[in-house]
Amino acid sequence: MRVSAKADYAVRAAAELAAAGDDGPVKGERLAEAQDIPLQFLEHILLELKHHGIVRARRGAKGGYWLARPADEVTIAEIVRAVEGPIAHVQSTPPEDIEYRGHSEHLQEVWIAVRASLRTVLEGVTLADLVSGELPSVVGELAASKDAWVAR
Amino acid sequence: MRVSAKADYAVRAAAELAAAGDDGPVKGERLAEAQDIPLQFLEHILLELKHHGIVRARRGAKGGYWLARPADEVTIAEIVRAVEGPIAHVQSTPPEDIEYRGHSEHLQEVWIAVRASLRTVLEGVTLADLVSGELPSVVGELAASKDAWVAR
DNA sequence: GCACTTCTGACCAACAAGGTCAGGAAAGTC
DNA sequence: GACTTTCCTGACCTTGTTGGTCAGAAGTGC
Repeated sequence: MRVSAKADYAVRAAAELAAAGDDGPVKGERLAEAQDIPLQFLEHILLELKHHGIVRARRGAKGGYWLARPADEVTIAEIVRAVEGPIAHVQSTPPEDIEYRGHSEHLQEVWIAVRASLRTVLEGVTLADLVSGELPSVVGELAASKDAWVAR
Repeated sequence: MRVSAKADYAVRAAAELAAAGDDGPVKGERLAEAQDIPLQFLEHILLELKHHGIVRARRGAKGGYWLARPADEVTIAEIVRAVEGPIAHVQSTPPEDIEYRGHSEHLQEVWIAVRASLRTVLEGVTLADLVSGELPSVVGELAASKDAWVAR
């Protein structure tokens, strides 16, 4: 139930690419500096994003990375899935495939609801939203509550 | 962003205890059988739940486990936290403590929203809800959508 | 004293997390 | 064609987590 460093890094790098827009490719080194991410680790992450068709790249002088699609068509969910795999799997299998018996029968619905609520947030926010700071109202309201900021 | 076997097992065992109510202590062996959980592994989990004050136990003949509090006062969130630690930490630190720079500034709000949405579901459902199948309306609605049941 | 059941720590194999290192392969420049 | 730049790839490494098992100690009821 935690967010890995890899996923956090991936989204941050992607945000930086979204902000760069069409100003030519951005070097890995610049992304690493801008977001304070270990360069070699970041390169592996960017490669994964490339394999998933989220990012494109060119080598050599004047080379670098850029988004494969417009920033308002790339959601955070996509990026997280690319580096972490499916969201909210239980025991490494999707919740709809698990069979519960006895008195835990309705637990399946709970895990489904967990996944649905995660999707609402992660699929609702695009890189364009993230960079502009104009989050969808559902997400903005969740983050606006004072209560959401206290540890528990 | 996944639910561990341990957390799943813990909730299932707790549900079984909730269903047993005041009918005396339930043996670990019976819980293990009812929910098809490896006994020795389950005993470690139950011990953790005991340390967190969620469950109580007695040894010897006529011994077993029972809930420390009424089933409608124990939330799924508590159980998950007991065995998995804090919910939705990023890079093992709470999202409110991370400092984001550059164009990823608003990512913090996104992770806060992720945590808030998880809390809504997990803190909203008690063991009594789970056993009766009468989930809170927010959770029920999330799980009711056809879309929530398809993989992505 | 004995059967029963929880409690506890040690151990274990496999895998993930979070990286580092070394070199290969394109792309552009001179 | 040589050289530089930058991405691409695989190998490796340390530490911790996951999902368990094993053996025995210790409390409880009869």
